[in-house]
Amino acid sequence: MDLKPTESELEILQIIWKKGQCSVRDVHDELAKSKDAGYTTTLKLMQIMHDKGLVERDTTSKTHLYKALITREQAQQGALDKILSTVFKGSTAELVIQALGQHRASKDEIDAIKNFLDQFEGGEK
Amino acid sequence: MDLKPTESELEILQIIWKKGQCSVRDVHDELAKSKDAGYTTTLKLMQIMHDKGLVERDTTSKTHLYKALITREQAQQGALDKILSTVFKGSTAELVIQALGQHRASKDEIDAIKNFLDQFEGGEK
DNA sequence: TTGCATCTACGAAAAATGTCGTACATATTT
DNA sequence: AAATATGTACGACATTTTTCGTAGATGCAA
Repeated sequence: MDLKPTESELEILQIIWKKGQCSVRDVHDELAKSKDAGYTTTLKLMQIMHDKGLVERDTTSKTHLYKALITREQAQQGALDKILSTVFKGSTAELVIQALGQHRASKDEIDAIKNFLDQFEGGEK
Repeated sequence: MDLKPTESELEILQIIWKKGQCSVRDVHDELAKSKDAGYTTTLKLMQIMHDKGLVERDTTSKTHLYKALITREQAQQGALDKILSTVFKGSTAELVIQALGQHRASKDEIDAIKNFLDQFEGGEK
């Protein structure tokens, strides 16, 4: 099992994660807002995702319903691991600082992160 | 100008960033430690990178010397932007927390991040 | 200067991804 | 029931990315 979604598959997963469960039509309509590909393209992609084991589907009715078999967290972790090794020399701290530096986080976000840091500071080392 | 390196190009850029300036041979030898591709493959890739404007090269001597034209920071930012939009719903805080949660940062790293946060907390909102 | 190692150039194939058309089945509407 | 709309299946093609072989130039050692 590969478990590493491609770029397009990730776009589709995003929609499935948001809606929880959806038909090809659901996904395609949502996708159409930002992209411009045919319906059968989306269908085919979702079939491939099914072959790969990224999604499961309920085929009892004519319109099949898809659910994600990979969680958003898993995909997030995979994406982080990849860029950590390819551009951040494995340094989490560098990644975090770079992320915070550019994308002006709001005060709330900053506080959330601080709390998070405090929370497991005592834990080790 | 595209400025968005592919996966393989990123592997090569990493090496160039580390060494500062290198020949195809330099890159290929380093690459060979983790990968298994022919010399001309590396050469071709680097030539393509040159066409794309990702690197510049000095061709005065027989062995050409390559330098990066894109900084590691730029590539980092590009990578972050991409995964922010594809898997993190645009939430920097979520990204940071996920990054810190998994990869046990050391106390020093945590402190570095805290300092960083403090430093620009006063600045806005 | 002959032979060998090392280099670049570059076309072409392989592999991975993304796109679409067509065929055909099943609903829904009139 | 016929026409229309909507759905799946799937082969084939397009594009992008990666890999490699071959040719020819240049440097170097015997």
